[in-house]
Amino acid sequence: MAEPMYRQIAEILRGRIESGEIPPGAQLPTEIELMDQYNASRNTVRDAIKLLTTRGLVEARAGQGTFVVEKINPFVTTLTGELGANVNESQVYVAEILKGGRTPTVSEVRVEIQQASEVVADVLRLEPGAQLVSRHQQRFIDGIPWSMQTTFYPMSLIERGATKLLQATNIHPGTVAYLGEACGIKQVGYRDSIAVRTPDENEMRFFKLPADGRVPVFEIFRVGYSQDGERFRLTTTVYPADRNRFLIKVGEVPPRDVAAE
Amino acid sequence: MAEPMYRQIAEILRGRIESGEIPPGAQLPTEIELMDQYNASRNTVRDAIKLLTTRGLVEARAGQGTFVVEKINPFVTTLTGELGANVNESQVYVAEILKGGRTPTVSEVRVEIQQASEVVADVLRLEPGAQLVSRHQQRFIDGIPWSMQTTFYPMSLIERGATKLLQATNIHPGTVAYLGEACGIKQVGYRDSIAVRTPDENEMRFFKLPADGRVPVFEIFRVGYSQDGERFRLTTTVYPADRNRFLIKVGEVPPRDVAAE
DNA sequence: GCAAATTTGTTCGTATGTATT
DNA sequence: CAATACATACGAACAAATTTG
Repeated sequence: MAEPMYRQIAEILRGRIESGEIPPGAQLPTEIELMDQYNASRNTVRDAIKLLTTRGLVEARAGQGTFVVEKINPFVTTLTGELGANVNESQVYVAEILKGGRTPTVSEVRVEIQQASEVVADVLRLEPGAQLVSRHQQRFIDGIPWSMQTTFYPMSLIERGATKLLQATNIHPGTVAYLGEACGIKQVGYRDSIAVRTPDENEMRFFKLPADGRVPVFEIFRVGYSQDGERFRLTTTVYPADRNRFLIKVGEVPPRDVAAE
Repeated sequence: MAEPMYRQIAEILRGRIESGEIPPGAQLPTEIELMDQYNASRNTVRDAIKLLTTRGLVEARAGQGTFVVEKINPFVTTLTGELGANVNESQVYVAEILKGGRTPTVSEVRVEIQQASEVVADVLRLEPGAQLVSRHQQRFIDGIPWSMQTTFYPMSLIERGATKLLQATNIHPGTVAYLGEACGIKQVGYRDSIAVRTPDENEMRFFKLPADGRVPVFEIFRVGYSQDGERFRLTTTVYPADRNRFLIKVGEVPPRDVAAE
């Protein structure tokens, strides 16, 4: 009796799922049936199911039953892309998605003028409270919420001529290219920082994530560097961890063909 | 009454935590106290706390109380490193860690001969069931379990002269460099694939993760390519998501100084 | 080192609400 | 509307872990 009963039941069910006895998409026995099968109270059975839910193995639907979750064919994003001022990051990912036979869409751009928070000011080497332009966009693949992105630009870029940053529309052919034209800033490099955390309320709502916060999100910070070594933008993108994967290519890498690994 | 009571209580507690009223490391009111404060049964209070636990906000310790979790100063790993056969990936990360004033240690190497699973065979372009050498190692920082790594090499590399791959010790100055010497394979590129998933039992034990699986792990697949475009290794590394972060540098990026962002 | 007090963990029973078919 | 299945909520008892005296 080392292990509490609800964990034993969870383990047995996990075995039945992983062995394929209860395949993805199939319904588990109802709580009443499990009470009989394992001679436990309904609360204990529910504790077992909750454990499997937190682990992402099953999903309960009120009025229907509890079902084994089906693996999602993940969206793949390549983080080591082209640098040049001539390429739009948006275009790169759009091309990548279209290649996979999926359809990307994006929301309108929401532009705001903000004071730099401590974190943003620190990353962009500004005074806390410095004026910023933030451009926010939501992105979908096949209608499924895919990512939320916000880019912060120092207000000084506007003064240096990049007035279109204030436009609440997409900037063609790309914001990075536009900055090159408008004020001579060329992106010669960027640094990404990848972490995983639990979603906030906003993100849970947008991505339709379960309220218990069991699905984490990727948070990727991208800092862009100009030819002068200046940090001219900070882009933060959030992706739900249950349907995204990232690729990094270093050196000479043959093109990816199928859905390798 | 749109929101159930246990969520309302959880929301209130979240507010008290995020406002700083209950700072990181501090103890929440006991379950009995919360019963009084919010006029709910103990089970309802416990449901509220469970929600915050799944979200990673608090942590309950039997016999002590429930505490606000303290943020961990994360380990940072750079994924875009040096390629050359002259550099050991292990050395790179060791240097990076030492620079942060931390102490890395590694376990012995466990060497096994295995048949390629379907996934591994697919990635390395081998027949399923082909013979493989797997080299497994566990790594720690300041004594904390940090990552588990397994690298798979096609057995053909042994026949081509890389017999040291069978040695159950670290290969100096590095396995990639050794493959260059022993059979002329130079790594000209690699591809990483990053995903997040729930840990298996092994990983939960090694990383001392909570049994409910609320802390996910990063899983990074790295495929190495030789000068002939051959996929000569597959390295899979698993890191707990609650104490790791990854960096990617593209183009010209100034060196990182402090603990930026 | 032991015993008591405190606090969370597990398990049961029961009742009622809500979502779906 | 009825039946089914999960969701919420209360009460109660005992177990296990930890701290304190």
